[in-house]
Amino acid sequence: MARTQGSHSDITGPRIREAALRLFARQGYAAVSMRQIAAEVGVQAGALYNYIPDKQSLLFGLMKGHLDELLAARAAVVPADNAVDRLEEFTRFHIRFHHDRPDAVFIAYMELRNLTPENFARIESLRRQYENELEDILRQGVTEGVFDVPDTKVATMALIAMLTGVNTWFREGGRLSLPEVETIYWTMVRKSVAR
Amino acid sequence: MARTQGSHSDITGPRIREAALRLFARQGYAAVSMRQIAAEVGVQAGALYNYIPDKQSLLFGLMKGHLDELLAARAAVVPADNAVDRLEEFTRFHIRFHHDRPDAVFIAYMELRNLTPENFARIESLRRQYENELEDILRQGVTEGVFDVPDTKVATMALIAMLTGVNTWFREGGRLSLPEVETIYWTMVRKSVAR
DNA sequence: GTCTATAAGTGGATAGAC
DNA sequence: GTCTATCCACTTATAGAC
Repeated sequence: MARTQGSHSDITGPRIREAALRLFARQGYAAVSMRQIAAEVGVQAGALYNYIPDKQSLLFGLMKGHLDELLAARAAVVPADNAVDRLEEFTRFHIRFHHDRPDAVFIAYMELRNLTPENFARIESLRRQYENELEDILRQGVTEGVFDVPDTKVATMALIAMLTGVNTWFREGGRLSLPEVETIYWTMVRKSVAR
Repeated sequence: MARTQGSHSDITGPRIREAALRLFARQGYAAVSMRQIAAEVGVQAGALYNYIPDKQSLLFGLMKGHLDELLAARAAVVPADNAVDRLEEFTRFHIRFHHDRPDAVFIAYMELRNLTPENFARIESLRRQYENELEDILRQGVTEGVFDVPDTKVATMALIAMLTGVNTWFREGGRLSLPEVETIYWTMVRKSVAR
């Protein structure tokens, strides 16, 4: 990956972010050095500081980018008119979206404690926006009389944790395909909130 | 916490483990220095090496101790004779046990990547033993005809993730008591596997 | 069993040359 | 925009005094 001198402003920035994402996910933020990120990109450590003010901003940028992308993807969805269909769409979306970016998901959950308090608050606010859509779906279902949920806030946390857990065990090429896994989880989600 | 010289072999060992558990959970293994642990205990960094060979062994010992305790607690339970009661007992046990030791649970999930491959394999084997009991309960329920589960392996991972998630949001003194939370989760678990 | 001192190396971040 | 060189604080772990 070693390069000789030269200017590459338009490609080095994204490459720094990609390298940091991969390394932070595999080794953890605290265990990764700026020199290691630079080596992956093919520059010297000093060059990183043309793109980021410090290591903390690099971490925050990765987490914020991930959550912005998540919320943008939700904003692009046209909601079904009934709660059951909305919940199925949300379930399958969550599994697929998180499956497609395991490194970003891992970092967004594991490195929260390495954020400054201000950055932590901003990330948590974005995450809460996402969770609120699921709670909204559950409340709609209760109002429609198609769901029976003891507590919509608790059910939201329970379902999000269940769905995100797919990333901890699912591997491509195993016994089940991702659409099969989606269907199994949807069955369990549907029944858990059924009347 | 500063102390003057003296011998304290019988108390320093446990105090090192307690301090490391707390600090690793709050800041992460890689971000905590041996000096920091020593300062919490009230000794100099060099004294730690009378109790542990190195930092890695300290981490592994904490995780192994946690999982040994978990499996010992399960071994002490007399199983009910029907799958529904067994599953309710497992659900409430999991929530309570994990609630009682949030730092150990956090470390056991978050610091797996900081284990050497050999240590990682030993920890994963212990965790699988615990998960196997839940899958066994689900299979028993299917055999008895009281559960309808699309895939017992996937359902096991889904339910464990859901139950462990309680630790990420539940705080004592909030809107709900822990027994109330247990009951809400048991309702969702029961329905998700119901026939 | 704990201390002090130290070895040998790595950390994030900056300065100035090109 | 990237390089080399550097600052200095900090890292894990060990040696030997007490």
